[in-house]
Amino acid sequence: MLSRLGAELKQTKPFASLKEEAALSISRTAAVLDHQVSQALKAYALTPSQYNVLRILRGAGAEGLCRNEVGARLVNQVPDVTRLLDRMEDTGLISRQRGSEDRRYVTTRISRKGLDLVDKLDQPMRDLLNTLLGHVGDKNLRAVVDGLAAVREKP
Amino acid sequence: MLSRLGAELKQTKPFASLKEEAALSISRTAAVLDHQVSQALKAYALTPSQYNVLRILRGAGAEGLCRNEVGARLVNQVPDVTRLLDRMEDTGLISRQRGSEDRRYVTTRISRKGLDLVDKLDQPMRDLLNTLLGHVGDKNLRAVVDGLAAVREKP
DNA sequence: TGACAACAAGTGTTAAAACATCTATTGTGA
DNA sequence: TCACAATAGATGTTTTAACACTTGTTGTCA
Repeated sequence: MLSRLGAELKQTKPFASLKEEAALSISRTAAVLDHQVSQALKAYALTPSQYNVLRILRGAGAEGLCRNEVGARLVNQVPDVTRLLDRMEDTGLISRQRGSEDRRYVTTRISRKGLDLVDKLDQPMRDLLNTLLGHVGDKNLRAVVDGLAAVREKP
Repeated sequence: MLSRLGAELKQTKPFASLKEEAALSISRTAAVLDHQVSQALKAYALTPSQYNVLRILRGAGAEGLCRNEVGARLVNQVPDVTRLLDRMEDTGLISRQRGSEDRRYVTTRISRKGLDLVDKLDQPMRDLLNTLLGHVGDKNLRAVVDGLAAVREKP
């Protein structure tokens, strides 16, 4: 019998191993979810990474965070935080300020406009999550969360 | 107490919901795994999608598949299969042939070179999966696979 | 039978990802 | 104290992703 994912991909042969099936399941599921989120954010001219930055900076408050700290907290690492922040500064969602005591640092803060936007998005994103995951029981979700934490655990 | 993912992201507040934690866990785990796979394939000048195409076409055998069929079987959908195949044809991994009875279809087949390459990659990719997932028990992997299938299940 | 919908594939364009390299600033130890 | 490593960030370049649009071919039905 073919697995569910195997059927989705019209596979004729079963997976070579459970590890392979797990890796592909994870990748595919993430792509499906990320795409839905990305589509939803498009109406607000935001990418998922930009939305992530807004939430990080909202959490950081008035002190803001330096570039590397923002990058470290991103759910999905991006190899070019500078220009990600450049674009957000261009659209007025954040502001940046070169440090005065240590001039290497640049503090990034969320702007009024950015704060309003991310606040406004809370409810729609909650609704989207309910649409995407509402049919999955908590027990299942917990199993996924714990299982994936084990996957990311360094061996 | 903060969740494991929350700690990874240096979060100061717990997740707003289990759904949110699940969505971010899925996205992050996939990104981590995909990055490792991508790095491993770089030594062979392949992207993950290209590797996926090679496996799909190996499975299809001598009959090959048309462009849309290849696209439908990709683990991660790409919105430009034509140019993905263009590049692979340029590097000699596949060949394409316009259909003779229905001239709309273009049959894509794996080449000798592509077949040799994908065969050669079987063992290294198995090894990589063991490195990435070897520390996770089968029970956990099964829970992840089943839980993610439930997530992808349309409500 | 011929107008048109449906389908398969290809093309043009813009923005973003990925990677390497570079500049500026600060910390450190001989 | 001064050469140099380490750190923070920025920049240059190439390759893809993403989306909309176009072309060519076949099916269908008035």
